[in-house]
Amino acid sequence: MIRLGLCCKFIDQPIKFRTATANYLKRHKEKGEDPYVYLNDIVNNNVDSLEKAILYCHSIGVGSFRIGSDFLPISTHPDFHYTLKDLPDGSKLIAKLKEIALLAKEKNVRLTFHPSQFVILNSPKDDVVEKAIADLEYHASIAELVGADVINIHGGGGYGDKLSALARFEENFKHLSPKVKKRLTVENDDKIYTPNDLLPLCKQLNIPLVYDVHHHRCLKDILTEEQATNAALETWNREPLFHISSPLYGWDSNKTHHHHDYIDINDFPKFWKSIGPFTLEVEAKAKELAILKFKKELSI
DNA sequence: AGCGGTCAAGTTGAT
DNA sequence: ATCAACTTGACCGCT
Repeated sequence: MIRLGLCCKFIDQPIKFRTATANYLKRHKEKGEDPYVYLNDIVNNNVDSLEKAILYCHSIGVGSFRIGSDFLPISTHPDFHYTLKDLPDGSKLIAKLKEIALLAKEKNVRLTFHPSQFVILNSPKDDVVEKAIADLEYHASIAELVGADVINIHGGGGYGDKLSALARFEENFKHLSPKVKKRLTVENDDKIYTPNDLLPLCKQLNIPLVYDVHHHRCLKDILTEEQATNAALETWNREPLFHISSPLYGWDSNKTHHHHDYIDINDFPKFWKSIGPFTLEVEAKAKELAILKFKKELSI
């Protein structure tokens, strides 16, 4: 049994998540307007959209939804940082998110997060790490409310010495709150950290590996796809989570990491059909259209 | 309505 | 040196 996951947004469905820029908020504020009133509108919209997203995913047999990092836009920006309770509708929004957690549970839609590329826990720069921690804590506060069990990040930079960079990841992990720690996962990327690089970190910290088979094909290591899959499965103390995508220009191109609008069924590792229940996030630009086509071709 | 310029942030590698 | 890529183009402001 494979639970398919939709990432962040929709192509055809009228479900929109809004965002804001710090520059606009600044100009807004200079005109004497309250930026938090503006943000309040956006967050109200996003909370409503999350409910619609869960209901829609459930209606098409998609069992997981990744919430975009701009769910509360600008919330960790130095000039405008805020949390839900700082917004005019704060209490209402918190109550609504708790209802959404129950809805997701009832509809069996798993919720996840994937913080942005700027969240780097292993940087040699203290300020970068501090910002990463703040961002992870922001994600965890929403995750706690809506019942999301995954906050997935990459290993970070290599800095010419991956071993000491990973040691820094381990050290900085200690500074995270329990609510981040119990949700944090790491994913192999297409440039620096392979599954084989990350497995020792996962074992050391007791955190799961999100196995991205596309990235593994872009950046290989000594592990076969079967070995990486099995090793990743062992790191999970809950339903495992994997990623799939297809290369935009094909596997012969020199730019294999670009994502295609759809999933080529041949990119799905056949042996994944016979492993236990897991979540498979589909990273395809055509979103729900791609997932519907993929689901049909997989006959699940 | 359509379009061009802009957007907070880190790191890497292609050009 | 510049810039695209990454989980994601969306948004404002002008015509």
